[in-house]
Amino acid sequence: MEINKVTIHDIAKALSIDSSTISRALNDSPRVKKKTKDRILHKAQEMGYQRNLLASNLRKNITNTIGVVVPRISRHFFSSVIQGVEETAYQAGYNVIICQSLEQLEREKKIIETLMANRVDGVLISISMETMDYSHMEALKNGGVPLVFFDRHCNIPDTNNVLIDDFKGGFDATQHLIVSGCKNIVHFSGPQALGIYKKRLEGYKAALSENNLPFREEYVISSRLMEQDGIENVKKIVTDNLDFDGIFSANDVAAIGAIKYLTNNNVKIPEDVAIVGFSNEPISTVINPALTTIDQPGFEMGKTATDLLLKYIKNQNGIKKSQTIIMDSNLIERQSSKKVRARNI
Amino acid sequence: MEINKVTIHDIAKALSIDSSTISRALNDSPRVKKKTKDRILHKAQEMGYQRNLLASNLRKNITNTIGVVVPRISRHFFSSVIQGVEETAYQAGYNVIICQSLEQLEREKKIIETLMANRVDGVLISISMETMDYSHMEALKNGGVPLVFFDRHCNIPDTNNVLIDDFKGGFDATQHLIVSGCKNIVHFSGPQALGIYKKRLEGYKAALSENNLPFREEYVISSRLMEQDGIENVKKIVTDNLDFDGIFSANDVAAIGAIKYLTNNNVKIPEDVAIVGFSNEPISTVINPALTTIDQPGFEMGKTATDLLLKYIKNQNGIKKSQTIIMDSNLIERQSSKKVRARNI
DNA sequence: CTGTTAGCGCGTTCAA
DNA sequence: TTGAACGCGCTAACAG
Repeated sequence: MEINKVTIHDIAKALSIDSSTISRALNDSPRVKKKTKDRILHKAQEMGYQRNLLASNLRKNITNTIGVVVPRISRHFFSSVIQGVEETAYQAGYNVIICQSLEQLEREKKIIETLMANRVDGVLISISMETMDYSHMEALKNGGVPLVFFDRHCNIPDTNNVLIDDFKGGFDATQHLIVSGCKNIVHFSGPQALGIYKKRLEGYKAALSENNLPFREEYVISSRLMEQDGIENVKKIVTDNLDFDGIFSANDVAAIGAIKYLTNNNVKIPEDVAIVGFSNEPISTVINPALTTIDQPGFEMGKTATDLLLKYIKNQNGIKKSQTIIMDSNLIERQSSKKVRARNI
Repeated sequence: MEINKVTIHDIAKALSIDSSTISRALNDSPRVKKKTKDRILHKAQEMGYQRNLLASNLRKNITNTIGVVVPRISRHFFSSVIQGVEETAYQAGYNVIICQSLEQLEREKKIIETLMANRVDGVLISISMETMDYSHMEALKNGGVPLVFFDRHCNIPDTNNVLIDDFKGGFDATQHLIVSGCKNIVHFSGPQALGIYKKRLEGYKAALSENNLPFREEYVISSRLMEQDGIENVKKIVTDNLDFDGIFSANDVAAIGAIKYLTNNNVKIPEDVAIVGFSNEPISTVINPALTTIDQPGFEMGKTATDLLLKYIKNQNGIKKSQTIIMDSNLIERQSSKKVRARNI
């Protein structure tokens, strides 16, 4: 019931050995005789000693901890990234602090501040949709904290990024819809301040152009890509009587909203409207097995980003000042997507 | 580019004021003249001072941080709990460390160890499916760390818990199926070492009994309730030619697996097989709007559990040694569940 | 209101 | 191989 207050000094006193030796023993230093070490470790165990990492980290000026900041942990893509981060970090002896910005800039700033105050050794981040001012990122850089962006990155010079090829993804998605017979493809886009959404839109445009299809402003709808946005978006184009037979959604959540709305209104997918979304969310295939996705390899991105970050933290030689890694993201056709839309055959 | 090394002493030197005054000013103590405080804050900003929480916490022997341990952050129930925890904690000036055990006892133990080493002020936890030895929980208690279990709790004396009425939930779920016309109800259960699954099973039995329906061992299938388990479970009873018209799943994930399998095999839900699952997962209603759920109020549980924990941390008077709070969890019928199964009318 | 002094618990010099 | 002493950065106690 009593608060644990056993320190190395308590062990030292109990054993009539100096605390510095206790410290060395607990850190498995080779400079302590095996016999003494055993005695100390045994006694520590017996007294219920718990190392105080605060003190240890303060002294060493290193925390062996990295922070990872995502918009929402509940989004499958992000939680799979976190999985990859944890696996790689733990293996390397690092702890991970998970933080979610909830897409709010204010929270993101606060998080960065807290991480810095807690002296994390490095930070992995995918920025919020509200993030357009990068002062907190600059603060991190100025603080000398190694930093790696993944997926949603910042437009600032000399940064490390782990990304997918968003232009190609947008192109592939659109191309797939076109090949499936779609001629009027709506694009659900995100905030243009985020490079990933800009690139996906560019890919969309390029695919249209390559297939001699017109680009029409009214076929691009920007939103924050929440499920409700997907619902509203599709509701709007339906009530506007916009002629459409395909949707390329910049994420899966909005695509799910669209599927939900369309299904409730007896629109068949993919027969009436084909849909492609960026995602690595297995659940979306349950909702509608016809949902083709541009697969974002979250787990691998997490591992890759962490590897990169750890290199910078350990200041390993031979690494560049800054670098960007582009990962593969393949278009995955699901089960029923073979049933190409009838009216276009 | 240089690592931030500005300390209160640097500010003190720059201003020819003692560092203790700097400290007081930065903590907004009323015992510093407004004028001086402004000068200090300004200078701190200018020099890019970043408080070192490690040192501060070490000195104060308080971290203003609570740890929350869940099996998986990607499970909607748990991430909604975390939402509630964060909201309440932040409001009270506390930080939150999120940890996931991934249902592994070893990881859970390691996490508790790390949290203790980092001197968190308290811990909220929902234990893993593997957790049957409670030594790490005892260690926490012995360390004097306030502890609150939510949902998946431990069978040890004098603990604080925030739970739902699992017996009632199991009863209601089964009763609902019976009222809908089901006579042969399968129950997907979890590890019986966890009280919640035991209680849900008891509720199931009680409802059967009250309706003069037989309890049959072969209608209860225990698993770890992953999506794949749901698939395997239902596959097994189908190939076994077990006669069933209803499923009560102890969680939503397994229910989703079952829905997936059944739908792929042209079994109509709820017309052929009605399903009820414990859940607060909105996505499940998208997958099949007919899925009735026993709603687990994750967000509220998170808030309640945090409130309770903070009371213990602050050692507020008038609180009991230990207590258990039972929260309401209502059965929620979805859209199409009104279409009661035809063949039973 | 501000300065002085003394640690929080640990790890790392430098001696012995 | 071990001990003595110092300091990481900060805050609390006591003066003044």
